[in-house]
Amino acid sequence: MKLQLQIKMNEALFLRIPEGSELGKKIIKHSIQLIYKNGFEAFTFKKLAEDIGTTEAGVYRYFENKHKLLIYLTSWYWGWVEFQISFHTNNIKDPVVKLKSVIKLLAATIEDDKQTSYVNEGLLHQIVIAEGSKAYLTKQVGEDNKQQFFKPYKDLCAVIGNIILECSPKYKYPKSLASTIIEMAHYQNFFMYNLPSLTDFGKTKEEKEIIAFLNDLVFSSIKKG
Amino acid sequence: MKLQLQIKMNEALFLRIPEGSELGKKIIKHSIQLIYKNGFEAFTFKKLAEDIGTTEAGVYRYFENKHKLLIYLTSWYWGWVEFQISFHTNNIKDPVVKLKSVIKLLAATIEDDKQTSYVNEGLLHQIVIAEGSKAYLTKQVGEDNKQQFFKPYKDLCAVIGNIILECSPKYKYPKSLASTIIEMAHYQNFFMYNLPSLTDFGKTKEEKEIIAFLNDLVFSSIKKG
DNA sequence: TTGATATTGATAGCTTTGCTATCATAAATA
DNA sequence: TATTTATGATAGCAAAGCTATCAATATCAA
Repeated sequence: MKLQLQIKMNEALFLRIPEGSELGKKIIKHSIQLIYKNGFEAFTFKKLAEDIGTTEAGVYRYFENKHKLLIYLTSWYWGWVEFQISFHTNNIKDPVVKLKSVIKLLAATIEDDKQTSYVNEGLLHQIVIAEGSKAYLTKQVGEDNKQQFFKPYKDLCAVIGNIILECSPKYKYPKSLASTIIEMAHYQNFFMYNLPSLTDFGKTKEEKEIIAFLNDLVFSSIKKG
Repeated sequence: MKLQLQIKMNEALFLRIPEGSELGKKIIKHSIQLIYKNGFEAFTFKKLAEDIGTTEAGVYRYFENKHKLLIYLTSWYWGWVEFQISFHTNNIKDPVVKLKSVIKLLAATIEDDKQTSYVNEGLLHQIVIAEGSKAYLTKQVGEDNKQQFFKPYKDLCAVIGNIILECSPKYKYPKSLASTIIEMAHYQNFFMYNLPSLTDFGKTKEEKEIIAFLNDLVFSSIKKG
């Protein structure tokens, strides 16, 4: 039996369901490749269309603009991460062990899992590191938020916040600590490779060290309370 | 006597010294206002020129493109913050008190200081919160870094890292903790106002709480070591 | 005071990006 | 077989992003 992981997406993000057609899946697949390769600023629907072998108008039938596509991709990623977390921490009782495996999942490189043929999770992870915050660092963040575009991110943050509370019921900042873990798992990675003097891992460039840093940060914060 | 604070800027960021002419200062002043008002994506040199009362070509004589202008503004800001830190912690012996005042400086709203007529530090602070990371989250980050464009940010990070080491000489992650403080001082602010469920401050929207969170985070991490 | 130099204004023009519209064709479905 | 539905092909237009040119001032040095 072949299970296909399906992540429920906000319908206001697209005009036509990308998962529902070959062209739609190609749009997802090739946009991940192109944004990974050239960055979000240089990415255009024209180039994407050429890469796929369709026309610009063809892409516009699926997504209104590249901003919505970026939100789509990052949302998909956060949904996928939340699934990974629930999958990997399913049978773990100890919340401390759970939280450690969450940190590891967020900070470690992702191998392309073959369950989702048109999404390369490894590349998508890199995209979310380098471009993810551009999804919400905009003037439309308020309207986008009203349309629930950031629900997957917020859900993930809530899940992690709850694990933190399981570890330390009296800790005062579970949600802020959760968003700090998520953002820093990515930023320390970006800094390590691109602006290494902003980290302590510039020499070795080992993700293990980011994980150790985050574990130290998180558990010294929540233990004492 | 009137002292004019001058922040030394990387010369590769501009074509003509903005501080050196009326038009140049207007470019700085009005770009801060426009980016604050409409966001960096909607900001163009054409609109800036109209706002100032000059022409597009006039702006291009000072800055190659809006990306360099953004780096200029954020660099100026980091330089200014570093000055504020050295000014305010000048006579403080206790590194713990010093670190606390650094956190406060980073996380608290800034009053427009009148020493710099053409820079509104309050608006610039908001710009750095919402747009600052776009200065380095690009494909050119490597080249930009080679040209030392991020030196002010890195210098600030080093200063804070050293204060952390003064507090706790054996702490293993001074630079990563420093960049975490800087980024989170800004991100928690952005989240609090725009995506409040990612923080624990959505109800009160008080900067004091962000400061308390960061103090808790930082001092529980470095104390135990 | 004259001449050289630097700064700004005015205008033009060109490529790319971002987006919409229309029509024909092929494929799926009822 | 009729009819939706998805795609391809093409056109077109406004805005963004950038470069070039020439004239009018202002500044500074000889």
